[in-house]
Amino acid sequence: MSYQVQDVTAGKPIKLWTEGVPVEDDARKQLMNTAQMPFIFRHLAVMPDVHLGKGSTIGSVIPTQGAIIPAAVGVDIGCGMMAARTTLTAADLPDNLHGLRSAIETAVPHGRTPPRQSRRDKGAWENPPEAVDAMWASLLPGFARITEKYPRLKNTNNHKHLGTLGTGNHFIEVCLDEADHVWFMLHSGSRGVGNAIGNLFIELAQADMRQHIANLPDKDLAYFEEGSEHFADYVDAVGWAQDYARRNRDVMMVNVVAAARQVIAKPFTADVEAVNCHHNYVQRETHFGSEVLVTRKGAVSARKGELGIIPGSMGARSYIVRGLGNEEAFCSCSHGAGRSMSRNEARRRFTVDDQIKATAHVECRKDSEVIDEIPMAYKDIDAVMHAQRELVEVVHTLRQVVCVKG
DNA sequence: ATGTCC
Repeated sequence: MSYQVQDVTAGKPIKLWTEGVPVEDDARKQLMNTAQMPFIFRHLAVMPDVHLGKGSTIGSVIPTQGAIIPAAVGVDIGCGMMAARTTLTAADLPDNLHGLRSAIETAVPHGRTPPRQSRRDKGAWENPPEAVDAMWASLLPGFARITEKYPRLKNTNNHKHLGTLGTGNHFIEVCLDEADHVWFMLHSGSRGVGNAIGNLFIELAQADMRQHIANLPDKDLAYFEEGSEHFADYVDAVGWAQDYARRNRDVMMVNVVAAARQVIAKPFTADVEAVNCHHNYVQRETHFGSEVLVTRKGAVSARKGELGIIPGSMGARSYIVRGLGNEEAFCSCSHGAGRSMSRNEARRRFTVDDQIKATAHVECRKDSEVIDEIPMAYKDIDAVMHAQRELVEVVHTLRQVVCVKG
């Protein structure tokens, strides 16, 4: 067995797949808070990229019965990864990759695309292409159902954010696998509208519980009880936002491939071994013979044979993995390497020169605004992969050659 | 992460 069990007074046990990886005391304390919630099913499962989050810990799997915690999913509902293997190899790429990066940056609006009309439109389409209109039309019936009851959600970037990257940690990469096959990989979520849905229901949960909220270990553990009106509405809205996030990644991948075709002479296809997985979401699943709501906050589903994506930091390796269906981990794995220091600490400790050296082999931004993404601010990905060897096996090892940061 | 009556 490659996991440790920590017993919690007046709570469910915590099972940690963190062998050889440091777990901060603040993250441990937060896990113990969550483990005390009476509706946790069996135990919490902790992934090796665990670190402190808002309300509950990033890199954890929170199975519940009869209740749901909206702040555990958080505001970037449906955030996740998509990767597609192409029929290209490294030799088909141009010698200078700057043109490929520019083509991708033009094809996909991102955080640094200038605001269109107001700052609120940052990173949005000015005029969404037809494929985005068609995708939005397929999402609209669900959105109309939600906004009929929660009209304030209409006033969000929804249609104009579909197929756009966002900012911060969201990125698009061109990678090479162990056989020099070219892959496209991207990381994004449900953008403005998912954020608004997350925030709305986090507020509603706290308002619904205002009489008892002082009894919770943390106000961000406020929950909806199954059978209540807001529980049903949240399950509906969070599921819709997760669909939006998945389709957001689908649209971007199509546009990344189209951009690449503009600068790569050789014809190619890109749907070989496509993977599209959430790592910030909740859904109903069956575990140990019972129906359970499984919240994965910075964790990926890893049922037996299921493909997933574990990205390393900028300049480190990333992995396409196959689930081993480890039931004790509720069939899950980590969603990345995990930070080893805060963004602020990384900015204090490293310089632009350090970032240039650490990303010498990658065509990417190397300015002061991305120092917090420097590889040294992340845990050792080899240790993280070793700690979860009973959760997933590696199918492909990818190294980045181009990285577009939002 | 997003949006900006913080």
